[in-house]
Amino acid sequence: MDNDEHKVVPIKKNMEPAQRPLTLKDVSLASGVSEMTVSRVLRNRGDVSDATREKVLKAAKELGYVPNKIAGALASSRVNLVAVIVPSLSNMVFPDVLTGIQEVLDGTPLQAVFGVTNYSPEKEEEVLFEMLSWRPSGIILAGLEHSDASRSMLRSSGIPVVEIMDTDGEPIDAVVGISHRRAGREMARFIVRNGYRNIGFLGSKMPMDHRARKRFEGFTEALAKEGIEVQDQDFYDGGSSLLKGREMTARMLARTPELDFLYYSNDMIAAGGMLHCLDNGIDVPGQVGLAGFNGSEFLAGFARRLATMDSGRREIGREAARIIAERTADAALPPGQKIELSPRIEPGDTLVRK
Amino acid sequence: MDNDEHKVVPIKKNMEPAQRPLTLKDVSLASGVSEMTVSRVLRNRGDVSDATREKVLKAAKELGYVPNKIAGALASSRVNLVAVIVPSLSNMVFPDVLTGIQEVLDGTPLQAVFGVTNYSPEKEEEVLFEMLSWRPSGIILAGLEHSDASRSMLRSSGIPVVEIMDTDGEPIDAVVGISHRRAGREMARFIVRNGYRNIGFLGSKMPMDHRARKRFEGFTEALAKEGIEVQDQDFYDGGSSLLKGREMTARMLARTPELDFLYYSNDMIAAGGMLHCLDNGIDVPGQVGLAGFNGSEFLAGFARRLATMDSGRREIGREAARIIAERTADAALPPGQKIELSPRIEPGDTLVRK
DNA sequence: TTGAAAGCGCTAACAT
DNA sequence: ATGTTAGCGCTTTCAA
Repeated sequence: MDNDEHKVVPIKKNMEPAQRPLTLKDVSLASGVSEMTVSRVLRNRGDVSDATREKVLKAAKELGYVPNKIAGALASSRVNLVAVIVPSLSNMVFPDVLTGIQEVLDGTPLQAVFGVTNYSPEKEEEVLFEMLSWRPSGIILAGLEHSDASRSMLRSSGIPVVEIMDTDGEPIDAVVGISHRRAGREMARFIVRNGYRNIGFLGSKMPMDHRARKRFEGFTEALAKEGIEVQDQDFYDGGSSLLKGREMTARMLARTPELDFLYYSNDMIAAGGMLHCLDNGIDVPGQVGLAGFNGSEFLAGFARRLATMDSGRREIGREAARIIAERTADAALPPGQKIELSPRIEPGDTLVRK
Repeated sequence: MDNDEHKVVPIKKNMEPAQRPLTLKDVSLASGVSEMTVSRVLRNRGDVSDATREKVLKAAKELGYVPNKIAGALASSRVNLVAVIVPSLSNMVFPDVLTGIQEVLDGTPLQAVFGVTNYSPEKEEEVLFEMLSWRPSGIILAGLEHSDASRSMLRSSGIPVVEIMDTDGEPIDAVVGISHRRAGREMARFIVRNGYRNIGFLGSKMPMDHRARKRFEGFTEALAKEGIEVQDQDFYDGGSSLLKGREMTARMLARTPELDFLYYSNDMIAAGGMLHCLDNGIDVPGQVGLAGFNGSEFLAGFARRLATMDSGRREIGREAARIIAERTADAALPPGQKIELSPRIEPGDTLVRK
């Protein structure tokens, strides 16, 4: 849509005359109770008589008082915010992680705040700095690879840090995820065990995506042990899409017709590849076997069930949030937990030959 | 993945001994410059000699000082946060909106903070209260339907409020979106003009989703003008998926075989319906025409291009963010703008018969 | 160009 | 059960 086509209509609004926001004092005055007691009522703290409590709540409600957390946080040096930093939202995988985080935090006083890095370490550094400057109670961020500056900010932040998605590497504090190397290895073995020998790989450009790279490394490593080499490989820029998967698959099969298996770095492009094969009468898995990665829900909708591997995204979010919640509730808990989930192969209909 | 299978490994960490976070005073001491001047340097404010500036920056960097925005915000009563409240992240549509918002805010001092309501007005009220208590510079939230309490909080917040996605209703302040009634009407006319008469509708349960409801209302209204009634309709609970689209379509076509068109409330279930038809040898659009809604990118990956209507999600995010940014930069700007985008029908291959 | 004092709106800690 | 006092770490304002 071009800007030109927007229909822009100014509308007259009698907004309330941008009043000064209400403070505790206003509620105190309105209810005839000291600021301190008002504060107690509003936070359910300490002993307050029912009569006073009701007076205060009534006054607060009638005035429409909204507490100022900025002031509260400064005074109490407690900020019930959890910073969550992910590389992308358009990815299908991170929304699931965020959902898992929300589920757990909803049962606590903590509130998640999201930042997005677009897979850029510099941007990550900026977002991190910005978020740390709000003095959150904890940080959850994707991956184990960060700039030196980011690592040192995290280390000296004094708050629980949970790195998620990936366990292959040295965490700063706690880590929840899967081993992508192992995921790659296991998939390689499974593929070979099912009789495939001419294997192609399609993935996103590696420097951006460490987890895809590690899967690829584990994959080729396990193949090498069987004396097998990847016959062809192709890498794409930017986001994943069905269309890219389709096009890349067409190109690769044309270029290297002897391939009998294609391993993709995610379900979206894998599904595109599957559509290409099915639409072009390529026998799957008879002629070519296929596998993706992530265990995405949308795979359930296709005629053929694509082989994949569940990456436990939601569970990862839940566990990460649980760690933060526990450590926030009890500062005496030790740092440095590692939770490695076990991804499981879902063979679907595109891997095991009848 | 069950909890039982997690491999949990405690790891020893020599975290820095949870030091007191650094303050301006520390930088002041380290650089031999007053706190005030340090503050000036760190905010690029006022006149500071180059020599002092460098001393301060060096000290801040060496110490690893991260400013405390809580204190800064309290002192200046300025908070560079924009609260963004959406119903869902798993939806494909909201990540696009958020991306649009981020794109625009990235060029400003403003920072987006996201909250999710799961389509629940009560949850919206909670999230809104929580966010307003951080005194953000502006609010962007989806839809025009809110609880009375939410409306009154928004009205008295004294900050720019932009309601997005939908323009059919009375906005609190500014609004950016499309008219879903009009979208439904236009699609109805286009369908009828292309010769279809026996039309079915498949959508999400309405009480949750006002925009889907409005499209449906506009749709039936325009059909009625042509003397046509929707022949069959079905509504589902919960999230959208290819699989649901597939199953609902199968059921509806079995139940009402005379249908020659299916209008879906979104692209995901529409694509599922398309897959059902194609996989079962149903001639599209010869026997049944199909259309979805949203202009989703992933439609490009299918063999047949599904008819849809671009909802301008990203553009909506950009415009909303622009309004907040402008009004924040210049408080004198008037409130109450309405920006209505024009959705355009993308007929693809599933609507117009050859 | 730099510094000193006051205070943002709330809560911790200590009265009463 | 309620109130008083003294900050939290910064920025505003005014002075030098």
